[in-house]
Amino acid sequence: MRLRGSSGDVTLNAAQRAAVEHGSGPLLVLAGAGSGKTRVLTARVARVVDALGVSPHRVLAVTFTNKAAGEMRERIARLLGAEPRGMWIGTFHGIGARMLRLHADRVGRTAEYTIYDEDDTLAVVRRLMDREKVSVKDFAPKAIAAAISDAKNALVPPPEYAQLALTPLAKAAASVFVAMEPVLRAANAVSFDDLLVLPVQLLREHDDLRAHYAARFEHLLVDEYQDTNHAQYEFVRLMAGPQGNVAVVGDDDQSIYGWRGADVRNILDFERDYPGARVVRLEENYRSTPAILALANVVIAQNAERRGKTLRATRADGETVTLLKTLDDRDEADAIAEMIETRRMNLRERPAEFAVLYRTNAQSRSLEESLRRRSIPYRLVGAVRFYDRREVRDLLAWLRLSANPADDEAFRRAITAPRRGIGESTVGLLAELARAQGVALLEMARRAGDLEAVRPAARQALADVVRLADRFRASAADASVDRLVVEILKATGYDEALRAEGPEGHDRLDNVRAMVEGAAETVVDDGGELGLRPLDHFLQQATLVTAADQLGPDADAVTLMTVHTAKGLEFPVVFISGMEDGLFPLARAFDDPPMLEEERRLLYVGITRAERKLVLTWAMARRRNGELMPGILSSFLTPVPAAHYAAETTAKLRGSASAFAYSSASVRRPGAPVARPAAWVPASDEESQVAPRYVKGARVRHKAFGAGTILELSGAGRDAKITVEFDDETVGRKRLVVAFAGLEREDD
DNA sequence: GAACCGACCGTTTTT
DNA sequence: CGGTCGGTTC
Repeated sequence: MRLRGSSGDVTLNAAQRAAVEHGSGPLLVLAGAGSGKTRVLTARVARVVDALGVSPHRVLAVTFTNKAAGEMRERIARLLGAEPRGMWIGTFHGIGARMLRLHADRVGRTAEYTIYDEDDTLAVVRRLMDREKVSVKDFAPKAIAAAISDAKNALVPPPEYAQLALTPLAKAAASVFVAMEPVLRAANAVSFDDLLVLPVQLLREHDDLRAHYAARFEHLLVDEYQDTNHAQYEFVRLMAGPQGNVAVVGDDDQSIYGWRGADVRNILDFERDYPGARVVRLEENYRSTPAILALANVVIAQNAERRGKTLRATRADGETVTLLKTLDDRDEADAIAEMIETRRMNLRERPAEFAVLYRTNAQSRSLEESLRRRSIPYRLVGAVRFYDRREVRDLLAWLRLSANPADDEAFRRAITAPRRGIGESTVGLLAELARAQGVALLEMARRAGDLEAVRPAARQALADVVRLADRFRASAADASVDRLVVEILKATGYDEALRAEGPEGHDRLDNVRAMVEGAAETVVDDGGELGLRPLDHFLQQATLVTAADQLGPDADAVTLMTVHTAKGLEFPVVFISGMEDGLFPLARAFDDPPMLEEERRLLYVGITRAERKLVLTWAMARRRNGELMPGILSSFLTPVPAAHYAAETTAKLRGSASAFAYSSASVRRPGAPVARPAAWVPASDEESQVAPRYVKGARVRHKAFGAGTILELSGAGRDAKITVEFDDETVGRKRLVVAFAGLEREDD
């Protein structure tokens, strides 16, 4: 099959063609890694528009990242030979945000509402914990925020959640959750999750909207369907309406966001949810060599919960997969850097052809050091988002306050950028009064002019803030965003404050300049129909960009990132580092089979990123929290037959003392007390199967705290933690790491 | 009110 | 080891 477009001709295999040419009714495309699903998705959209004559206006395509959305838009434009005007292509969050702008009044907001990011939401949670008398000592604010987020993604409203709450944590979260909604509404703000929840609420509660959207969007397409959560699932169902022209593409083997509420059942149960659905499997892989695919298939075959699918290679054979055993994390990083260097020299591979993947962001540090030492250019994706930098957030706070005067979180931040003598006590007083009078902080600051309780100096400072905010708000109406940022820098004295900080402030000023440039490039692309200001677009984009979105084709550099952010990408040469039990898979997945399977899928995602060469590395010891911990090969790899890879060791490891001596003796910090044998909890899967030494209710003795009773156990192996209620009331309850606590059984 | 310092803490992945 | 939080000091 061919579609027009000078450079956009597409050839398809039989299965791909079946998916593209499927007419109306639900369609599920089970697309293995590298099987050309983006090609199918874009070709299908092009065909719907081109051959079936459907207006682009009637097509809705949802992706996981902004980058994927951008690519899809571009490829569709190429296939059609024209920009698909009126088509909605975006992420769930982006499309939700857009719907909310259009119908903000129905959820108690205005079109200029602010999207609170994770930090803003966490700050709200902290404040509400304080108000609701939930101690941050009993529950981590993050845990409360996560519980609320889970509830939202499951579409459980606050009152219902409060009723269902059984555990102490859930009860605490419920009181914060219930108090949170009015706070967000008053600030004309929504949380990240609300971008999914509120559109669903709109569709459920307003017949006219549901009818409108179901009628408008004749065709829906959803990418990465395996990663949808309940709210997203419901959104798709409601938008599709009764005709159900939904085409979803996904791969249950690549479902890696369960921890964020994604529900694999959405893809497993598609045919049940959309009766009469056509299912197409794409199993021909165009990306990787047979050796890489063979390993991927062996690894994923260990999972029980899957639809079952085997990737078939179409590429010719290539290099073998390497499994490299290293001494420690430094040796591992050095070996990777050296291999990159060697391949650059001998095979003329460019830095951009390499990616180094890892399970946790913390692993990037040693890799960066080794690459830098060898002057190999690299780019680190995702660790610190540009928009999370202090100086950028400070300026964003002023921009947000200009766009939405009710944004209390922005107010709290703006008044400190730069510092102007308004402290906690003043803001606390202001917040109390604002709540009593039912107004925003900025409005309360306006009224603070004649407040006796506020010190004259603070009163003056507040007046300054109000004056500045009013001025910026006026400018925001017509000035471009970059000009507004420059005005803010000057008028608030923030640039001067940064200059006064010395060399560090200089770096920050560079970032500020980059932000001004970025703001200058903000275009109101398809926002014309929404009648939004460039400022609102810029702010929304600033909070919705993600790590993967920052990836430009710009620099010729080695890419460093987590396996999660690598999803959807591909590289000629891929390293996956840290293949050890406790790290990949993470220790906390050991005793949780579904979690362990998700970890394995994550490894599968990592392996299938590689086009022609894959190197897996692991270290016999690794620094964790400053302490050297022994490691063993990941139990994901031990069942893999040796024929699937070439096992190698680094020169440094070969030159060192025997592995056993290294891992058992020199691992301890010099000078640290020699732990008793019992304290060294085995790290291996096998060894942790032995009967647990500690059980709930058992009596134990601690050197310093005395005797006590075990209340709770968590984690496994080296990460095992234990909560003990000590008899001595001045000691009370303690949470200890078993490996280091030096506990004894009292009856021993 | 804000800067500074030391103790502690905790460690996954991110739209 | 690195970042955050709480207390102390100016």
